Amino acid sequence: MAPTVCLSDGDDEDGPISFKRTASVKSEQEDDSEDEKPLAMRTTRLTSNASSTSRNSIKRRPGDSNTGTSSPLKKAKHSAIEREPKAADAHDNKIPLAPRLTSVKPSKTKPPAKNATKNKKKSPSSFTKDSQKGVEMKAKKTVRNSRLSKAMKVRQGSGSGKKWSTLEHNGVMFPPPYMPHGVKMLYNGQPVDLTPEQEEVATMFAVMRDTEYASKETFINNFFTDWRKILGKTHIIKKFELCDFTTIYEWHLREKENKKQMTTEEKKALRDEKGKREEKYLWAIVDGVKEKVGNFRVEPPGLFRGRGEHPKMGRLKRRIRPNDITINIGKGTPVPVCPIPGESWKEVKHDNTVTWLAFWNDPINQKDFKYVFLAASSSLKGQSDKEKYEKARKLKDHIDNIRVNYTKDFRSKDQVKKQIAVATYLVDKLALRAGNEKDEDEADTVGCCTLKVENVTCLPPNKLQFDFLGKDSIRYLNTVEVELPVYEAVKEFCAGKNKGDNVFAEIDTIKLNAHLKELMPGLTAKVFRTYNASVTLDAMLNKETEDGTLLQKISIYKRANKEVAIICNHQRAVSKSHDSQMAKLNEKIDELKVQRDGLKAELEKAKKGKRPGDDKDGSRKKKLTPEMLENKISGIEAKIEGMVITKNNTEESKTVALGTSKINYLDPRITVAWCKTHEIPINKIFSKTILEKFGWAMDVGPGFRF
DNA sequence: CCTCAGACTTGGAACAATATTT
DNA sequence: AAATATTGTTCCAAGTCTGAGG
Repeated sequence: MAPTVCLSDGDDEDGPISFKRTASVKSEQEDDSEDEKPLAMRTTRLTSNASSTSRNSIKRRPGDSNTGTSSPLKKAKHSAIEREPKAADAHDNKIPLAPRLTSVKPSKTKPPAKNATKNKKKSPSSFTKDSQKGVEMKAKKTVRNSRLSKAMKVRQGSGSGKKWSTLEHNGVMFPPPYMPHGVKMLYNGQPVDLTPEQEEVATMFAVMRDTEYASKETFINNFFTDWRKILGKTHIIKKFELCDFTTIYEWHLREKENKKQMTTEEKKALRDEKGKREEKYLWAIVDGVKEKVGNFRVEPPGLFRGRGEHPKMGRLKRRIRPNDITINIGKGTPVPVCPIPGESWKEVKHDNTVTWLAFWNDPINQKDFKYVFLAASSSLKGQSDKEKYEKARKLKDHIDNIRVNYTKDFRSKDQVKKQIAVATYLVDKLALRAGNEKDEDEADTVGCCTLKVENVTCLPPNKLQFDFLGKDSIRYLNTVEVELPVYEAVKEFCAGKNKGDNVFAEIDTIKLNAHLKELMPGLTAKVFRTYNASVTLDAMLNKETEDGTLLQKISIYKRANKEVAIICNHQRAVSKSHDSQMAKLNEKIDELKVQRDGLKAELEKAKKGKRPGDDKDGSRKKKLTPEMLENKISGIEAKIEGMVITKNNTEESKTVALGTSKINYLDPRITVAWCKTHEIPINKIFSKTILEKFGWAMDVGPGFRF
């Protein structure tokens, strides 16, 4: 192995690195057997202790309330030493063996083609009842074979992109009108009168008092500017500094408290009522099949909560009215009635080349749209999800070639080629996002193609340190050893430029993707993320799962999941209870240690002669033989060890978010197959909703490999 | 090409529901 | 039973990528 990419130092097991990839990125050759492994790895990121500097700092949104953890960029995770699985807590669930996976009915992979198919089988769970409910009667040709049919359609789109033939739904639901509370805020110490509209906006702000937004200058300015438009030029309120929203804030707290105090029945009544109101909006009928609608609730007005340093944070997101909304519905099907009397939809379309049911323009950014789509459990979404994974799997067949290809171009004379090669390498190896250009009026974040000179530091002899804010202003901090030509190339790209200049000045995502498409049809940068994630999960699960208890197996899954999350840089804010949680663990550990030491002392005594029988203390407590004591001690020691492991895991995972990869990057079939093979009830891994979303993957055989 | 409207996926936090502890 | 901790769900912001039209 020669120049390997990863430098993980030795170790194999808990080494800092996730994957020691031996395979090729480097020079081509290599045994192929290895190539399935993702290149991704984080060197320093996971490296030892020093790491406190390393990957941490989560950039929190200003919004998060919790007073606690105030420090936004607090320390965060440290190294990530992978520790053994160790089942931490113990709730032993009884182990229902037998994977009931199989039971799930056939996934409906219906081709989008024309006409409905007749399967009504719904995803895994429950609502069979609803779905059956007669919706649909049209029998049509059922084209199976989704994989193929899909591919073709996408590729050449004979019928172009027809997404459905018939579409029925009831439109969208509007939030209730504003109910004025009449609580007067103070201006310059005096109560002020506000119209309901003015009060509404004041309340939006007042209520955010304990979020970080409330103290951000941009937020305040934007809010105040928009609010003053509503107050009018002549209103007494002129200066933000003289505003005191406390009264309204306190009213809000009281409301919250009241709500909490409601009895269970009251709450239930409320829920039922809500359910009743929403009922009709919950479902759409697509090609005769009843499907859940994703987000039929129109977003209520509020103050925009942009993430990171968003220039528009605090702006008023005005109320959306029917007249803002465009409805998409099957031709000939009844148009949803506009729920607000006297008003009407902006437009009604019958476009079956798209999947949205409705949309409106984002009031903050006129050019953006807010769509109402079907839920993730719908077959339309399921199908494209499946296609996404199939495409990622296809990448397996091309990856060797792609790597050879870009490796060759590392030294290309053609600057564009060279930059594309290096960018592709980063996308492949680090699973970076493509990095589209962004507008001035958005938070300043970057991805691969938009990396700035200041985001990359060359550390001789051949390491690169990345430090930038990516999507959602989440910080990406990672130091990686790269192939020498890459290192040299990056150095050259940065030479003589300013901090804020693009590293890849010659390329953008369009060019990058255009190039990728030449290497494999349909290939784009994001496919590498999916590929990387799924390949990693598949490899880890298959390599590491051995016989063990259910808990142990689940722990292995979590570990693999976590590995993927780290590769994708999926982070979360540390929970406000984290510290106390740690403290509690430490306490318990100390307690055990005390116990252990006590026993040790006793053991000494016991060994020193005294036989179990004799001793002055006539106490009833029976003496233990040395062996018994030793047993006890080792028992406690094992316990301690277990707790230390949990503690370390907790600490190491406090900034890692597992959900995102589970939902978006890991081919569910890997999980399903693994569960079947190892007799793990799938619901130990997938929650109900996610199970519904992955209905299409449930009947895969235990032999499935990504 | 390039722009830019458009459509759809991905993302973390807020919030709600449950489970566990006190 | 109340208080907490944990897990699951919803919300809506922020990405990616495509395609039409110049």
